[in-house]
Amino acid sequence: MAQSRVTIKEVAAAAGVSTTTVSHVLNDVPGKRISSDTRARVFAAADRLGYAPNALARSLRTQRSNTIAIVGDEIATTPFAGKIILGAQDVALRRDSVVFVVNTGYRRDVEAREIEELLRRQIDGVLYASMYHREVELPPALSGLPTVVVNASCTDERVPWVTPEEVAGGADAAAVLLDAGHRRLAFINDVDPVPAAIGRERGFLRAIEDFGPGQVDVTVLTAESGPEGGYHAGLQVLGGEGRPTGVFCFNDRMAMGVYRAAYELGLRIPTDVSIVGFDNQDFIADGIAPSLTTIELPHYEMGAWAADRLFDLIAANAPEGAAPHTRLRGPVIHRNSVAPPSQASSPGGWHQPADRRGNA
Amino acid sequence: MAQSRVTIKEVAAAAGVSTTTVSHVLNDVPGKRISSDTRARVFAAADRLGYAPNALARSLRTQRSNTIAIVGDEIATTPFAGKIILGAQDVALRRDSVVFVVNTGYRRDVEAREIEELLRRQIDGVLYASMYHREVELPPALSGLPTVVVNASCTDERVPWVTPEEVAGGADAAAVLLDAGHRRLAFINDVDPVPAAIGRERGFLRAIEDFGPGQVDVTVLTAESGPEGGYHAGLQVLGGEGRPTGVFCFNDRMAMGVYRAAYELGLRIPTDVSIVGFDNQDFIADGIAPSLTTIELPHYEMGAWAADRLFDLIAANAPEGAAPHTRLRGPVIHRNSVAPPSQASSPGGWHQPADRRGNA
DNA sequence: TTGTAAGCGTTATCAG
DNA sequence: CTGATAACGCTTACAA
Repeated sequence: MAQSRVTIKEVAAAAGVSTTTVSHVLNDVPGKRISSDTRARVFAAADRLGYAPNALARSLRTQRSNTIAIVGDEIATTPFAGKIILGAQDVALRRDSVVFVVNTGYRRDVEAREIEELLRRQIDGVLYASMYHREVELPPALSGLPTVVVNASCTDERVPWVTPEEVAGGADAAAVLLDAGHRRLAFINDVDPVPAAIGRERGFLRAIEDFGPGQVDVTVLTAESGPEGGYHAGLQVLGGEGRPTGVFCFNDRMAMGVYRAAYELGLRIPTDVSIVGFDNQDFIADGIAPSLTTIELPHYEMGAWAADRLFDLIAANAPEGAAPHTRLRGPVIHRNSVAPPSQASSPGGWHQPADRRGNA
Repeated sequence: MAQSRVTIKEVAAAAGVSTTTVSHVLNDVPGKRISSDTRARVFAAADRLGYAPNALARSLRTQRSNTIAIVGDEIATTPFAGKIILGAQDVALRRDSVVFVVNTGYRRDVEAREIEELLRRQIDGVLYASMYHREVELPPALSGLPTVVVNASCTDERVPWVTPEEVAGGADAAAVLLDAGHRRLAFINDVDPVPAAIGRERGFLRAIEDFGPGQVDVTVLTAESGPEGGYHAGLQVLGGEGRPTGVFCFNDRMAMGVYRAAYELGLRIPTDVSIVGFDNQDFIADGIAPSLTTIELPHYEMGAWAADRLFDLIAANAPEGAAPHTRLRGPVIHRNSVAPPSQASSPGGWHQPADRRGNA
């Protein structure tokens, strides 16, 4: 009941000045010279009454709501989305702003309805987020409103966007394996030719090439991007002769499947085969055994970067120059799935495949 | 730039009536009789101009913002939180409301700052969410504001809350195993005596008791609530004589560890041992092999229930009667980790433990 | 150095 | 049936 009760009028009365003066001192309006005496009285009164300006009234007057929204296709349903929100929220708070969150579930009608509601509330801008790295098209309702795209690029070249630096990520994965001494590598990529798949493969192969021509054996194969896909690809790539000693997986979930394949083939990780994942997905990368070395996706950073850029946009009412597009690099998370290739990693040294045990 | 541009004034002018009339017809104010002619003219004008009322102005006048907030300790960083948000958002949209999301990260200062910002914006109410089932104390700043606690109970008996129905969940888990024919069971519980641990154990044991005294062998042991804890407990409980044929795990992550233990002991799931998890955690329950039979937590439903209750509270300015507290039951998700106990599940039928293979 | 008054875009009261 | 007018709580020319 007792919400933002006390108003500027009451403060003014208590301090024995006009509301104008209260506004001036509380907002520290430049160019206004106010006696330190009244200034003190105002502060005292405001303090004593526990005054907090009504943001709606202020926004109505100033045409700035100090409110942004993050709208995404699955912004509330994926494990990564939370970190984008967090990054955005942290910078928003620094600007005394607060953030609406809208999950559209890929339904354009819901999206339209929600954006409508947001616009009525005079939000200052929007962070348009995608669950996975792709190219998005902004809904028409957003045109004219400061907008930054997160974890995706945008068909409209004028709007700023930020994505992970996939190529560098792929290169980092290669480096981890190469540094550990591996020379027979495989990359189990996503069958879908999404930007992440394309970028990671390019980076991975380029790093190998840069390492020295003919130095490294590399196989690239593709599969569905889940544990099941990883499992089958793992069976395939690890089951044959001249199997790789280091495997880079498109994501941690596929790596999970490769783990299973390795176990069933009687191969130990990392002794017999080293694995590198991608995403650093909670509960997976740190939950499977051995814990997975992987490349983290910079979700928090993307959220923060995008929010910063958004506030810039909001402040400078005019879009100045070309929209900045950025790719952020995630760190390598070193865990226990990578080791130097073992001496005995020739076929003769293999363990008995697990699925043969019963028949032995 | 072209935001919520057109105002009620312009509509009035276009329709040749006063703003009052426009407001009356657009809001369908009861008790006002307006000729269907002007009514039509107003609608037409509003339509043609694409008029959408400014929510801030309206809120300022009506003292209702049609805006709620969901503030939680880790509302943005856990895989479940998203579903709470989703449930809340869906019912909010039905009330033309939109939701702020605030993640406090357990920091009371951040919480206070954010709530301050929210109150200034005249939010109508708050969903106070916890990441895990516990008892929370509301921050003082929230007193007086309609509030519903989600996924936790509350020290203040006057505030409504909703939690999962842990006891029923435990009983459901027992039923799954019992129905499949298992008579030697184990429950690997969380060492922390949190409400979830207490409730699930009670339900599990009660169901077993109800099944018939002396009918079922049951062991309860505890461990850290992650994969590592599950692994060690799994080794312990599955490694000895008279091992259980059905294991219920406090959560899916622990079940993950038990899977690993089973594999290392040469036990197949579900042939040699059946496993039931809890949480139905994305990417785990459906990602491990075999996929895990588990009890789902009703996060979406809790979010939706809480939001519904919140809007009730907001509408009925006075708290009527005792605050309703509810426990919601999650469904059993049947997958592939449960089967009838095999005939040959005596020690003699075991496979060679995997960790002995190397020495064989 | 401070105050008056207009205005942000609505809705509510009351009169015509 | 319809329309002035005040008010919601604040900021900001402009005056004093």
